[in-house]
Amino acid sequence: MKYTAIGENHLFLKVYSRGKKFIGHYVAVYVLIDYKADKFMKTNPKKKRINRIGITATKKLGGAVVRNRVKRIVREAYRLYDKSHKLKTGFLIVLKVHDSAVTAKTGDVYGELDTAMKKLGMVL
RNA sequence: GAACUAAGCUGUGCAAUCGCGUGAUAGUUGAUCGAAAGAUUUUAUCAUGAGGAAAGUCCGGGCUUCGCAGGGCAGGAUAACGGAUAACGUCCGCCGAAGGCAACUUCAGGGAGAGUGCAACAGAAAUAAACCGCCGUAUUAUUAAGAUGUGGCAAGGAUGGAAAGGCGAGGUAAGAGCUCACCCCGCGCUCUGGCGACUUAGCGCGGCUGUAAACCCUAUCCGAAGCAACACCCACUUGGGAUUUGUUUGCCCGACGUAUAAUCCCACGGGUGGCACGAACGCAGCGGCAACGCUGCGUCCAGAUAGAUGAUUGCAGUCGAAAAUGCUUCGCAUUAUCGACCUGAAAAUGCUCCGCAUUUUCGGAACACAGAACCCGGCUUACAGGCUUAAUUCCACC
RNA sequence: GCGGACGUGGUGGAAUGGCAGACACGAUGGUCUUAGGAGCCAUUGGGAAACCGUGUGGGUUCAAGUCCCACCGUCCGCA
Repeated sequence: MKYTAIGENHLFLKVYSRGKKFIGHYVAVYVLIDYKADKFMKTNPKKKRINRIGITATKKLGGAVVRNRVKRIVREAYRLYDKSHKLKTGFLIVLKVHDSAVTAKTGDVYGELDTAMKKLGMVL
């Protein structure tokens, strides 16, 4: 399944300022209701609401190799979680990567996503 | 065998499950839009998917646009010579200088006899000259040394990074390239060798501070901007600025056309192309000392757009740590044997240490540096470990 | 992608190629006060010394914070 990514900077800022958040050890999760979800639903041929996700890794973490690697790990953890659990749809989700996630494995991030999603009430 | 020098190669592999980008094929007994053509998306299968530096952006080029008739100035870059190349500040060869026993390495390596500037402190004096000093002479005084004035000199002293060649002889009142011999350095001419830088030998002239990575001079080269360039399509029409002549590449010469009240310029969204056949790669042969070039055959090898290679394991390799086992050099102890006046010879067993090999266990993503973004040629920087080739010096043996 | 600036004591920030650390803040000690503050005075880069010190490494120069080259880091501008 393909994931629609957030590209616009103003959306990131909106989610940071207004969204519900959970700060974890490896990642910080920000969630906000997507107002354009219905619009996307019309264009989407499957006629489904979808979550748009954005993963941020700052320059502090390291070079391009490290940043790409961390983003891959976080994306893989989200993919596995989305596959095994049923999540609410029609949201903007921003995952902010912390320093400790550089040496983390997918399983660690998966466990943290579990607690985060339950706390934020995203699990159906 | 050790040390050192130079050049080059490599940059974990295989398998399973889930997943991602791109391309091809198939499916409407997948979906949406559409009258249809078709478009978007999805599913399945197959193929394919980061580097030697992809990095830094330090040079050079292709490509594209700007207005390409042309010239100059400003600005920038380079600096022995010959070649390679699309081009270069790169590379190869060679010359000179410096370093190293040597292999070899390093060098912004033109001009200070065109001009201007600068050289702190010290020192008498810093690009010209006299503090102490040496010598002649006048005056004065005296036993004498001396003191003062005047003239000559640059040998000696002290300072400094640098004080106007070095050393010896002649010469002189004292001295001085003032003269001479030898040596050093620079320039010019002729000659030997070389395409050339340069070099060999000789003759003549000269003895000049350093600094051009200070300004500068000489020679050669460079129009500017960049794929967010640029072209096309769709949507939307809004905002900002300039001007009395206007436009054009920093400026000037020059060139060209336009308008008489409006004219001109700039900017903002999305998509497609640009964009993967190229100064391409591999192999072989030929030419060249080499950089490199030519010919033939074969191959098609990433094109993302918040940015695709990952995750979970298993096996193998490598690295590190720990343990066990085996082998071995040296050392120590014990025992027996042989020989002898004495030093001794040689074997077995045990212990210790070092090294090597094998096995087991463990490990921070253990296994570096690091991720294409229009494309090439270089340079520079980062890099765990492994491998290869060539050369030099030293040691040992034959 | 293009192109520009800056790294100096604990901090800010000076310094024509010529004795490195002006000046200010801070810190420490002294003075004054019953005590504290303010004021005044002194010290303040490291090291026992030699010497080493201007982000790092080279070079030019008699001499480099300054000039040149290559790196490292920080910050800014244009699109």
